[in-house]
Amino acid sequence: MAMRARAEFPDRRPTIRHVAARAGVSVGTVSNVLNGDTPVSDARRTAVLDAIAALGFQPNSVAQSLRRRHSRVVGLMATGAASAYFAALLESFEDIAARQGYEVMQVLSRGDPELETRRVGALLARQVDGLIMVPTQTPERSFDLIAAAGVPAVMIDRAYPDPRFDYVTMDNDAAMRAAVAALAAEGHRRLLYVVRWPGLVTTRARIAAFHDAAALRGLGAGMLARDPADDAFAAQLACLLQGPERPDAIIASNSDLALPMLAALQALGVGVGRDIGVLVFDEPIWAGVMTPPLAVVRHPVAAIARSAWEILIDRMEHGGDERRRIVHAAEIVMRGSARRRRSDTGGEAKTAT
Amino acid sequence: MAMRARAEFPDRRPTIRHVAARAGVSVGTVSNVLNGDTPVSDARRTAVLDAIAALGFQPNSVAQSLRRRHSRVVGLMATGAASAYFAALLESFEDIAARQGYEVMQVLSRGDPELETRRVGALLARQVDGLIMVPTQTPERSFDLIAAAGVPAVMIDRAYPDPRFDYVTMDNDAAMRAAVAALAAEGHRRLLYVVRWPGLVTTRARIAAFHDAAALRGLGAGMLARDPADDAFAAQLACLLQGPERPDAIIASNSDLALPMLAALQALGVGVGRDIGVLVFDEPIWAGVMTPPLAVVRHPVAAIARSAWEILIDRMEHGGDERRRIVHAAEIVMRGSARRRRSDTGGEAKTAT
DNA sequence: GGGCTCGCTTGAAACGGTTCAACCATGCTA
DNA sequence: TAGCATGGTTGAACCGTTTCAAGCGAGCCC
Repeated sequence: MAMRARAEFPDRRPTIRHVAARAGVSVGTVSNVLNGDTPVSDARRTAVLDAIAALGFQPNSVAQSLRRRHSRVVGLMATGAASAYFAALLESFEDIAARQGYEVMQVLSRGDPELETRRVGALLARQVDGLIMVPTQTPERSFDLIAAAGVPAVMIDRAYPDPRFDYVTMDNDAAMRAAVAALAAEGHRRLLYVVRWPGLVTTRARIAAFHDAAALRGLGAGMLARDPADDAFAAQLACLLQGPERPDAIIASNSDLALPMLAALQALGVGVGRDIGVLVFDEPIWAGVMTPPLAVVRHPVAAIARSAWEILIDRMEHGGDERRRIVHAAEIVMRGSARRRRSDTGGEAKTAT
Repeated sequence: MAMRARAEFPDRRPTIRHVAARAGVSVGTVSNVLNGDTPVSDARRTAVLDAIAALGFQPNSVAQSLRRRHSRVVGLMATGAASAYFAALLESFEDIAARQGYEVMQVLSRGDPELETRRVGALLARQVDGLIMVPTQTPERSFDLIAAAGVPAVMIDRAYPDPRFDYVTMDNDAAMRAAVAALAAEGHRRLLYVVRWPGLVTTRARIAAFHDAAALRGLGAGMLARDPADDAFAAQLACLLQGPERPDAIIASNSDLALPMLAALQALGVGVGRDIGVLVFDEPIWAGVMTPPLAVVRHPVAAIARSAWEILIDRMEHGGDERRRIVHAAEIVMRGSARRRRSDTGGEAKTAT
């Protein structure tokens, strides 16, 4: 049958006109049976349906998009796909979108604002109906583009204060305070916060909360901001760990950072959960299999994806106009890596922030 | 300026006709300066360019696609995004595609053939120029759809013998033989192969190679095929490990399986790299931070992505016609988890298959 | 029987670009 | 001076849909 169609319309897929011709009706009628709004007599309807089946006709969505003036494609702009966090995000979106008849087009900025505006431009040119985006550190030009095109957009994860868009993020301030509290409860007195991108708004909020919470409790608070891929990283970490103000617990700002950091610790012969406590932001899938298991502050990624989609679909389909700002709570999962002594490796304790 | 454009064309982005009017030329001329094929006088060219800048005009790609009869969008059909393997794949593709002016539209089948054909249909309706796909176990209907549409496609990872498409995969047979050899060299005598999806072509190749290689060396070869999310999994694993033919090394068929398996082992109190050797297919990012570090057979994902793209672009742009089949070698990375005795946790040995 | 409504059908005009035949000055050649 | 190639320019047709005004026949009411 497929062969049949190819033979009849060499090198071209059948169009609505072929269907109309074969069914002996006008193109308008075919469109009507396809879209089911205007009534069509049963005789013609079945004739059309038969022709469609015989030809293997499938409507061309790009023509539809052009005429209908919307594409049912949403753009997803992330900074990278490899991290477990973004992969989970993409997966959530693809699922929800597919169920509602949308396609998702994913593009990556790799954290580069210039690349970001280029890729956003491409998405806009493709007439996406909406945009979900994890902004880079300086997203102004991209924001202007989006606003000029008048495309609904919701920003996730990093909330820059821009009144033109919706935001859904996690509560970084509360999460960090809870993290500090949990560590303090465990008996840790001197904390070190290791961060990869100190300039990110999310990170800035965490840094502020970290120092504030530590001060409130009279804990020591140090910080190391450095690319772990950098050679100097391990050296600086070693230096801090052997210095006079030796920290007894480390908070890592995300799971991508955690991996090289743990490697460095291992190379230094510093035992996690024995010589030092470790708590990391995000929940990498491998957190549970480590020995000792890794304590984490669990990023509410599924909830964020769901809220972002809800807001976007509302704006796309009903054109809501007030801007929303949603904040989800993270959850501290205490495990062996953050304990004061090596004692246990087992059970976990949870605390909602 | 953005505001300006919005005001002049309320609720509508500027089109090529607006540009033409403003520059005092015909639409054909605007198109010519945009596409640079036909010569345009300098005076008009700058007039057009000025108008474009003033209006913030950007060509509508869906109109372009309709007229040009190609979209410069490629579809990427995977079975899931969460696994490190697919995330890496997506990231590689997005990078290469963006550089060459393509957009990628990703859809997920979740391993379900029915969902796969629906999603492939959506991609085809959107007039993708090409398709890169990790097929499900029974992809026939999807294959027919793709072939009928006449869209170039390259299948990766799982090579079903279908002459209509190109394939790029890893050499599962050689990889498994090398794995068995490496384990044997380490002194292991009874091997257990734990697999999640025994029906996959890739897995079938591995299973055959596993039994064959073990037999050739006179090693014991057992197999456990079971969903690790299933309760029975841990019980069956325990049973095998305590039985009379107690294996002294396990090969896990992929990293998603490895995680729950390691957890089960831990719960059983069986020490990895001490009581039992473990080697896993794929290289999860966390392989290095485990104690002991995880021995893996490294999946050549970047190489696969690159080859697949090369083939696809060739077919899309030059319409090559002979089908190709590319096989990349995996690499065994020996580490502590697969050692016979707990001895070392450090250095790694590599063996190309 | 005339006028209406009602259900169905049609054909043409968009949508926003690209492409191409035709045209128009020039300047060059014979 | 006619003939002709050449560089620029234009306008209309086209891509494959949807949408909508207009038409049409049948049935109904007065």
